[in-house]
Amino acid sequence: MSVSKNVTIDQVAREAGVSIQTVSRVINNRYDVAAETRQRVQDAVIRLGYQPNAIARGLASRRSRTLGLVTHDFNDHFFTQVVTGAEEEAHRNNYFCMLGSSTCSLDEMPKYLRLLTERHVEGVLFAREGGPDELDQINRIAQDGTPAVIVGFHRDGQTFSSVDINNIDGGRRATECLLQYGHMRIACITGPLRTQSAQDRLSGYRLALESAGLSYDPEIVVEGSYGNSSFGSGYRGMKRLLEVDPSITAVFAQNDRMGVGALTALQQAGLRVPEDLSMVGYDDSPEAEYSAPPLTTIRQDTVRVGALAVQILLRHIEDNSLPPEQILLNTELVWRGSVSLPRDQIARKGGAT
Amino acid sequence: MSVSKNVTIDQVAREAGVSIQTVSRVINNRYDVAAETRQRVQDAVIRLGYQPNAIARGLASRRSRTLGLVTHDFNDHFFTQVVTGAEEEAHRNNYFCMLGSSTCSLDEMPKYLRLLTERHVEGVLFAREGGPDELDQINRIAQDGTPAVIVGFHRDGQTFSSVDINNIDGGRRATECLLQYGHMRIACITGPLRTQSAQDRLSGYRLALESAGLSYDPEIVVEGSYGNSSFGSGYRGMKRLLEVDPSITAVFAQNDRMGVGALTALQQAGLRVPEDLSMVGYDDSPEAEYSAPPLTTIRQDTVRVGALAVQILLRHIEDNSLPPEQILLNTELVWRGSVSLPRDQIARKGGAT
DNA sequence: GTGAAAGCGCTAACAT
DNA sequence: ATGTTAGCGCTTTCAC
Repeated sequence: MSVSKNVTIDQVAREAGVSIQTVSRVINNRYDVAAETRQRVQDAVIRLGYQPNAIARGLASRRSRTLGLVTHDFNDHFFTQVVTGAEEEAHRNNYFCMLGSSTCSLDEMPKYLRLLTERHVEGVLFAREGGPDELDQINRIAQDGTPAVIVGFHRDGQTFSSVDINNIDGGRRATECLLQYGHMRIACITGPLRTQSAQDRLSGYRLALESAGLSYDPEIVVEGSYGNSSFGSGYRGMKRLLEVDPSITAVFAQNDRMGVGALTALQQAGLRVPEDLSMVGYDDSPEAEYSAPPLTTIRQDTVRVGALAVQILLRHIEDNSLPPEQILLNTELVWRGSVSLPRDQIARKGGAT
Repeated sequence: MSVSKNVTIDQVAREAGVSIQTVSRVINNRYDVAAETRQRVQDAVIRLGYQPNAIARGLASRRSRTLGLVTHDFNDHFFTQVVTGAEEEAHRNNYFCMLGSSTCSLDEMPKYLRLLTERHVEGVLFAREGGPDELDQINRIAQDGTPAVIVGFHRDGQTFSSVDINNIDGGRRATECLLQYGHMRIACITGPLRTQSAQDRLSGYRLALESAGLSYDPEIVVEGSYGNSSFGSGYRGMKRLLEVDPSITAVFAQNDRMGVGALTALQQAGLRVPEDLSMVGYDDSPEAEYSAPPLTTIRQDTVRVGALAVQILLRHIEDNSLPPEQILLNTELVWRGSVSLPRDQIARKGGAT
C-alpha cells in the first residue's frame, strides 16, 4: 500500500522470487501460472504497491487501450449523452477516452487527429455536427488503419461505420403527430441546415406532409441552431413565423431547446399552447418535461448511440478486416400535451378562442 | 505524405543521413541543430510521413503530456463549461485530456484514479460535485506526487489547489437583488445540500437576509438538484413553497434550470413573474435568457474556471515544490427582468393584483 | 510452468 | 553541432 511511483516489475519479481515474465503473466491474468506462484506474486504486488506502467505496456504490446473522442460541442444534449454512453462502454472494456478538441474548427481537425494518432489511439469516435467535409477526416484516419466510427451522421452507400438516429423517421413521426390532430398548416423550425440531422428531420417533415396530401411551403420553414444558441434561435424563429404567416396552427421544432424558445415567443405574443398553437419538439432533453406546457417530443436513445459506437470500434480493433457497420436507431414519440386540435376545430366544437 | 504507421525515427535518420539523436533534436525543436541539417531532417520527415510515437516518447522522457479529467456529470452546465475551458487550455499547451469516469460512484473512484495514474497522467483535474469525501481521493493522488486541482469545491485552510466560484458572494448578490426591490419574504430552492456550492449559496442567502435584519426561515428553503433532474426539482420545489407559505414574494433558485422549472410551476398556479412573484436564478445558463420571463441570474465565468485549473496543474507539473494555489472567482448579476417590486408595494401604487 | 534474451521507439547524458 | 551509449518498463518469442 506504499507509494508506488517507482516500483517496477523487476522489483516485484525480486520480491516474489520469480522472473519478470512470471510477474507479467500474473498481472495480465494469463492462465499458465501455478496457483501458488500467482499468489506469491500478488502478495508482492500488494506489499510493494506496484502499479504497472501503462505507457511501457503500450510500447511493448502496441496497444494503448485508448480511444479518441472527437466531439463538437459539449453544450448540446445529444453530444453530452453520446459522450456519456461512449465513456461508460469504453471503461467497461478497460479502455480510456482521450478528448479530441471539442471546440476546434474543421481546419484544425487534421492537426488534432494527427496528435491523436501519434498517441496511438486504437480507434476514433467522431461525434461532430456531421456534414460531407467531415468525411475526408474519417477517410484519412481510416487509411491510417485506425478504426473510426461517426456518430450523428450517415448516408446511403457509405464506406465508413456509423451509429445514428433515424432522423427522417423521427421528423416524420413528429409531423404525423400534428397531422393526426388535424393540423393543416404546420411550420418548422429546423436545426442548422449544414447538418445532416437537420436535413433529415426536415425530409421527414416534408414526407409526412406530402403523404397527407399537403404541400411543402418553404415560407413557413425557418432555420435555427443547436447548442447553447438554440433557445434564442427558436425564440426568433417563432417570432418570424408569426409575422410571416399568422394562420399556422402548429410548429415542429427540431430540438426541444428551440421549442422552449418558441414557447417563450408565443407566450409573449399572447398565444397559448396548445389551445392556440400546437408544438412538437425533438430530443426529449430535460427541459422538455418541465416547460410550460410540457413539450411533446421525439425521444432517441443517445446514450446507447455512444455505447454502440464504442462497441463497433472495439470489434474493429479486434479484427481490422471487418467491414464497416452502420446502425440506425429508431425514435419514439413522447406525448406530453403541447399538442391538441387546431383552433378552428376547437372553435367549431364551441371551445376556446 | 504516405502512410506513417510503421515509420520510426531511425528510418528518418537513415533517410536524412544523420543520427537518430539529430532527428530527435529536430522534432523536439532543440536549437542546437544546424539550419541545413534541420531542413534535411524535416524533408525526410515529410517524405516518409513520419509521426513520432508519443508512447515511446512518454516512456523515454517520463512525460505523458496527458491530464486526467475526472468529472461528475456532463449534463450540468457548470461541468460542461469547465471541461470546455480545461480542454482548450490543455491543447494550447500540447496536453491532451483523458476522461476519468463521469458516471462512476465515489466507491469506484479509487479504481479509476489508479487506472489514471497507471497511465501516468501528469496531473488530475477533479470537477465533481465536491464534498468532504472527495478530499480523500485528492490526497491519495497528491501523495503519489501527481499534481491535482479541484474545481467547484474549496474550503478555508485547505492544503490542495482549487479553482472555484465565490458562491457565498454569489448567493448574497442574488438575495440582495431581491432585498433591494423591497422583498421581505424570500424563499430559496437550493442545490443538493451535500455539495459545497449549494451550501455556500445558501450561506450567502442567509447572510444577505441577516444583514437586512431578516431572519432565516428554514420553512421556506427547499432542496432541489443539479444536472438533468434540476428542472423537475425546481418545479416540485416551487409547488411545495406555494403550499407551505403563499405569502412569499420572491424566490432565489440556486440554478437556472431549477428556476425555469419553478417558473413553470408558477405559471400553472396562475401566478405571474415578476408581477406576483420575483425570481432570481444562478449560473447564467442558456435557458435563462429565453425563459418566460427571462431570468435575472448570477453569471460565473466557468470556462475560465477550467482554463485556470489547467494552468495551475501545468505550473505544478513544471515545479512540483510549488505550494497549492487557491483561486476564487467572483460573480456578476445579470439583470433580465424576472424581478420587480413585491405585490403589496405594487398594489399600494395602484398597480396589478 | 517458468526463465532468458531481445526489442518496442524514443530521449538523456555524455561524448566528440 | 552531431554521434554514441544506455536505458525507460514492459511484452514477446523462444527456450527449457
